[in-house]
Parts: sequence; structure tokens; C-alpha cells
Amino acid sequence: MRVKSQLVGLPEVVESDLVRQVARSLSAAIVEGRLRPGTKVSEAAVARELGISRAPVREAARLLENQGLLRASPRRGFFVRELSAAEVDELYDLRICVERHAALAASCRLTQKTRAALREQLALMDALARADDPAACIEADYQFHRMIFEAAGNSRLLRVFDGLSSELRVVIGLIGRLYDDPMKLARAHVPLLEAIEAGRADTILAEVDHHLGVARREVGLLVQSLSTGAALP
Amino acid sequence: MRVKSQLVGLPEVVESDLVRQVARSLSAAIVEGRLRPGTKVSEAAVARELGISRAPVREAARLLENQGLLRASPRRGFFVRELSAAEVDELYDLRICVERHAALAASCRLTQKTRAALREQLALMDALARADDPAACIEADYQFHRMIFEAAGNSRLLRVFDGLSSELRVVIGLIGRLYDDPMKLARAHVPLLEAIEAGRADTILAEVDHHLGVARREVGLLVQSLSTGAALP
DNA sequence: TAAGCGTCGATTGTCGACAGTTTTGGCTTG
DNA sequence: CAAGCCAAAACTGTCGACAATCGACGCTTA
Repeated sequence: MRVKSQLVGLPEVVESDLVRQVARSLSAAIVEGRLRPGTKVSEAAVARELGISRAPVREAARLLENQGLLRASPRRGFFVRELSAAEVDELYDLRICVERHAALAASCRLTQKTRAALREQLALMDALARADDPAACIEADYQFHRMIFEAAGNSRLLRVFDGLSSELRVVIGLIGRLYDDPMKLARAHVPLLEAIEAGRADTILAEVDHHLGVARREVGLLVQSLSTGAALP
Repeated sequence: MRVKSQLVGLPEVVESDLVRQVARSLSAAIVEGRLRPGTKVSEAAVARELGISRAPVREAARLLENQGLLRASPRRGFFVRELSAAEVDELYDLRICVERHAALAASCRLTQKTRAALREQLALMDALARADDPAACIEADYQFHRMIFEAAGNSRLLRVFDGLSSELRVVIGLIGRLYDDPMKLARAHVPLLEAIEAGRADTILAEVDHHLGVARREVGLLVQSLSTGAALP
């Protein structure tokens, strides 16, 4: 026991942690596409813009480097990570691997509560698709998959997913309005959830493979079109 | 193309990167068991001992935090990560998931060269076991598994493994001489390699499950005995 | 005219310092 | 003698500054 006297677990101090704030800020800028892949991220500039010193910025940059959002080039600074088509393929390869596991585990441990939450999330996606808000729809998509990993009940597995998706979002953030059909995106998740609810292992695996296989192809095409210099909104 | 004119590939400048040096130093101290789980890692103390300022130490600590070796407690400093039995179970759950994938992929892409390297590694383990050097044997064990991930040809998958094993090594580093039978450890890997060489998917999966299942149990027992305050060398 | 070299500005890597907070040790008190 | 409180020390979080290094621009030269 390291805790001397634990009262009720109430306080949960709001982390004023400047480093994490900076990390979130930068992360958001990257994911939202305001910082394009390949862009140099100057410590001094960020520090000036945020009105703080360079030390917290540096640490935040290290954090994002380890998360795969930034690439550190010694003595030259940090750059927004660029993803080649091959790397996207790697990411999806790994993602299929872990998401199969997550979906199976989630199916085993599925509670009434999480089942309802998952259904609600799909309804949200559908609503956002109807409202023609692709960005929010993609965010909801991400959350849906993340909920599956949460339901799997393995925090390390969830961490891998977070790492993966933060890398992927460097690219996916660029999709925005480009996404052709949000409705299709929303509907594509229904059979996956149904398979998880049904609890048949082979069906679940097939659905995950299919769902992510499609995503892998589409994101792959996107990246390819990006690297050939297609126009962006 | 970013390189203007590539001469022969000679230079390979030694990275003076102080941060990584510190990270390696701390990492080694933790893995080798000189820094026990739960121990506070004082920035000032480390900086003094290494004869440098606190800034690089701070950044290295952040790095190790993100790697799972340290735990950051705001305003209180960094502590060597402690692993509960449940967390070790989580780690092995994830590891089985990714190692199944890695073993399958490695089997598909197996070249003559990597096959020879894997066999050599097993021979090395055997030799170390005969020489009664459990620490080196464990290191060789780790390297063998890492080589499988390398052979799989997915750098992200490898990164997950590195993350996993760095967390596990916090515990495993404490085993040292406690390990009961190094020879058993060395021999246990033979069928796994043979399965990979044979290239039969179901056999590979079964071997991975068996091999890691055993390891999971043994490490789990170790952690349990640690938490009950068993003596250590 | 084009290629190579040297210099200048800008940026990173590292340092020491200061303010605020946590911990520790001793002291008081029941 | 144990528990609680108070003050001092130690430590973290952040800052501004300096030296070393990198990239760019202009100059020299074949």
C-alpha cells in the first residue's frame, strides 16, 4: 500500500498539465488538416503562438512523435508525419489483426449497456450522414470502432488502437468533404454490430475483414491520389 | 526524392542525441532490475548522476512514460511502472493476438536467410542455457521472438511488440537467476520454429497459443509471488 | 553560365534559475 | 506513546538565455 489515507475517490484534479494541452492542440491541428503532412513544426513559432516557453512545446512534440503524428529530424526540428501508401497498408494490416481480436472479445463480454451504446452510436452516425456532415460522421465512425475496443476490456489493446488511429487520422483528417457517400459509411457498420451481438466467431471475423478491407482500399486510394498531388478543399 | 546526390552509403553519423542516450540508460536500469517497480525516479538526481541538465532527462522520462516503463504523477514526478497480475494478463492477451499474426506473416515471407538466423538464435539460446546464464538466455529468448516480428515485415507490428516487451521486461528483468530451468525455455521454442518453417497455419497458431500460454502462466505466477513480497536476489 | 564555397540568419539542444507544490522531519498535544 | 500539525527542504513545472548547428543566400571561380 502506497496510499496513506484514501478518502472517497472524488477529487480527480483537472490536469493543468500544460504539456498535454499543447499536445492536444497540435494533435487537433494535425487531425483537422490545418497542419498538412510534411509541414515543419517550429518550436519557437508554436511557443510564441501559445504564449508560453519552448520547454512544454518540446515535450509535447516528443509525445506526438512517439504517437506517430510527428517525425523528429535531429537538429532540424519536427515535421508532420507523412504516410506512404505502403505505410497505410501496414497500419490496416495491424488494425485488422487487433480489431478481429477486439471484436471477438467485445462479443464475449457484451453487456446490455454497451450494446445499447453501440446501437446509439450507429444511430448517431446515420443522423450525421443524413445531415450531410461528413467530418462529424467520420468522427462518429472512429468512436464506434473505439467503443468496440473499449468493450473488449483490454486497456493495452485500446492503446494500440489509439496509436493506430492517431496515425491514420493524419490522413483521414484530409478526407473531409471528399468522402463520397456518408450514408454508405453509416450503413456499412450495421452487419458488423449484428455479428458482434450474435456472437458467432466466424461471422465476426468475416465482417471485420470485410469492413476493414474496404476501408483499407479506400484510404489507400485516397493516399495515392494525395501523393499525386490531387486538389484538396 | 529528398536526397540530392547519394554517394556510397558510408557516413551513418552517430546520433549524439542526448535524450535517447538518457532514455536508454534509464531503460537499461529498469530492465536490469536496478530500478525496482514503484521506485521514484527523480529528474534532479538522474541529471546530477549523469552530469547534465534536467531538460533532457525530462524528455527521456516522457519517452519512457509513453513506452510504459514509467508512470508520470503530475507534480510528484516519475515512478517505475508497477504491473499487477491483471495487467500482465492484458499484456499477454495482446501479445498472443499480435504474435499469432506475426508468426503467420513471418511464415509466409520466410526467406532462407531469416530461417537460418532464427535457427542460429535457437542454437545460441541452447548454448546459453548450457552455460547456465539465465539472464542472457532470456535476452536471447526476447530476440528470437523479436526476429519473428521483424520477419513479418510490418514495422508497426514490430513497434507494438517492442512496446509490449518493454513493459513486460519491467517484470521479466526481475526473474534473473530465479528462472528454474533455462534448458526448458530453450527447448520450448523448437516446435514453434518448426511450425513456422512448415507453414501450416493451424499448427502455427496452436504453437503460438501454447508457447505464450505457458509464458503467461509462469510470468503471472512470478508477479503474484512478487506482490506477496517474495525474496529477490 | 553553372557549380562549389563561405558567410549570415534562424532554429535547435542544453543549461541555470525561479516560483509553486509536495514531502519530510521534528515538534506539539492529547 | 501515538496522532496531528507546522516549518523547512526538495522537487517539479516553467521560463529566458546561450552556444552549436543547419539551411539559404550570395560570391567566387572554372
